[in-house]
Amino acid sequence: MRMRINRKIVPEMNDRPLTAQRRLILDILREAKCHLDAKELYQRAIQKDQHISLATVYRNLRLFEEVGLVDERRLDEVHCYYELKRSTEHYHLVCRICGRVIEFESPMVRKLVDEVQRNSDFYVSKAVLYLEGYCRNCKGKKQVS
Amino acid sequence: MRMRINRKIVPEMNDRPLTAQRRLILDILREAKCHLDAKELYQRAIQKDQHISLATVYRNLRLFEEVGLVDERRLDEVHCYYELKRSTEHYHLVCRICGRVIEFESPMVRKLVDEVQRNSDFYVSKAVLYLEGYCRNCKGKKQVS
DNA sequence: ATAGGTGCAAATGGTTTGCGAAAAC
DNA sequence: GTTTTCGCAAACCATTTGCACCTAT
Repeated sequence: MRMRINRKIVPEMNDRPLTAQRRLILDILREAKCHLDAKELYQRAIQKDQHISLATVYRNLRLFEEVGLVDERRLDEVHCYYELKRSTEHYHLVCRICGRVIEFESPMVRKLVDEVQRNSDFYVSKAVLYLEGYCRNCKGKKQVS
Repeated sequence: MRMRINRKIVPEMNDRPLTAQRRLILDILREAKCHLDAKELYQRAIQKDQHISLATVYRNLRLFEEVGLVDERRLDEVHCYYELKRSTEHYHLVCRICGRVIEFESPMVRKLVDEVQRNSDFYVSKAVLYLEGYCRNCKGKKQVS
């Protein structure tokens, strides 16, 4: 009952074949403008392939992350969100009230990393950065606690 | 069988009492030079109070975080680490091989946040930042994959 | 008496894994 | 035939929660 589509060995994927499931997951990530968590990705996938399993989604997301095709981000302390890696690094700004996510990039991040590398004798391979706050619309609603 | 110690209402804690368990947890965090995860904190706590429960540890860590006494950091994608909040913000640099953690601070972070606030019309209340890489000793051991 | 904290055990929920079947070569 | 992937269900594990009891006021 599994999907049968010719697989091609893909060098970008550590010489692992591009199976139908993998192609489907990548397609969904490509279509999605935003980051998806594994469950939502699975929900969308199952509409095209009724037999794909959540385990396959997780396994392949992990693979994609390892080979550098996909970025995994933790935007809300609970689950991870996945998105296709792009040419320019970007980071996220999340509103604590409405959940709105804004992407931003800044050369400052590179500068910061360089500075830290110089001062610490570390080679920095990954910078995890996200900002939390209140967006334009929700600034006023900040709970007084 | 519970620990009985006079509780005092502590304004710093949202007018919640400083129970024996809370005092114990704070003491352990104070003694510990480094960040602890909940389980390790619990292991240390149980040596002083054989009946304290892991749930209490979690509940109070959450409370401490809410009132701003403690910082919660996710340093390894799996669990959270807790440490007493200090006067100056600092961030962490974690070695992917040996797990060594180096703390650093940089005015660059504040600059970055200011820049993002200006450009996005967001009020930024929290910056989550950590860097991953290879420390002096492990630089050479980077797996060739 | 009331309100809130605690201990215990069970539940939660995102993610991982063991295993047998299926695919590709 | 061998190797890898997949689907399914079960396991995992950090964290949370329901509930009865206890403590301080």
